[in-house]
Amino acid sequence: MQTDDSIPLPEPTFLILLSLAPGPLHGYAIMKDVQELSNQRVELSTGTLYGALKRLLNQGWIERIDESSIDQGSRGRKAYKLTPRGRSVLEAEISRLNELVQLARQQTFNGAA
Amino acid sequence: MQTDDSIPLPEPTFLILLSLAPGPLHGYAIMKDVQELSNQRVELSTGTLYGALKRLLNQGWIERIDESSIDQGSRGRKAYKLTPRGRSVLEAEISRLNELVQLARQQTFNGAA
DNA sequence: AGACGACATGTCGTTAAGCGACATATTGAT
DNA sequence: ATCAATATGTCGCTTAACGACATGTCGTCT
Repeated sequence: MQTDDSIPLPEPTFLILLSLAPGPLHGYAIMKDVQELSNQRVELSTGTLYGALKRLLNQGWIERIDESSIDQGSRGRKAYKLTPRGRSVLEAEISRLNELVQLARQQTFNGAA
Repeated sequence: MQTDDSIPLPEPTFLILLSLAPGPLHGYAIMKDVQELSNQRVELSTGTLYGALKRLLNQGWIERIDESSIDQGSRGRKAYKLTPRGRSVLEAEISRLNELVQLARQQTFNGAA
C-alpha cells in the first residue's frame, strides 16, 4: 500500500479525518466540527471541504454511509465514515506529528515547553 | 504582522527553519541536516530546498550571512540564519503542532500513546 | 406571505509550493 | 583521470487549498 507517500497530510485534510475518528458525520457537520475542534482557528471553505471529501473517497480513506443511519429527518445530507485504510493513514499522520514535536523540542532545547 | 496567516507551514519549510534554529547553515548542509533530523524520512529535493530558501529570504524569515563566519575555506557557499521574525514563526508553528497532537489524543482517546 | 439566517452541497479559477529532472561547477579520493 | 560527494540553481508538472459563485431547503420572525 501507499499509505506512507501520501504523508504529510495538509492540515485541512488531517482535521477532516480527525473529526471523523469518533464516528460518521456529514459534510456540513464536519465543517462545524473542525471549526470547534480547532478553537475557531480553522474555517474550512466549502471548496476545501467538498474537494477534500471527493479526493478522500477516491483514495478509499472514507466511504459514504446511509444517511438515515446517522440521522432520520435528513434531506440531501451525505454521511461519511473512515475506512480502516483511512484510520491507519490518520494514525500514521499522528505519529509523524508526535515525532515532529519531539524533534522541535530537541532542536530548540525547550525542555519545558 | 502576518506571522499567523502563513501558518501552517508545509513540512519541508518547517524542517528548514527548524534546522536553522541552533545556528546558521548553508543550503547543502540544511539538506543533509533535515535528512538526519527526520531519520532519513525526508529527503529535500534541490527544487524544494532552493525554492524555499528564496521564498524565506523574500519573506524576511531568514537572511544571508557572511559565509566565512561559519566556514573558512568556503567556495560558492551561502549561509543562512533565522531572523527574529523567522524564529517567531517557527515558534508559532511548533505551538500549532503541539495543539494538534493534544487534539489528536482527545479525539482518538489515545491517553497512552 | 415575505425575508432572512442557518443548514447543506457543489463547481471553478487562481495561487502556493513541493518535487523530479536537468544543468553546472568544485573538491577530494582512488 | 575518473568518480562520488559537495554545492547551487532553474523549469515544468501536479496537488490541493481557497475564495467566489451557484443552488436549494428549513425554521423563525415580523
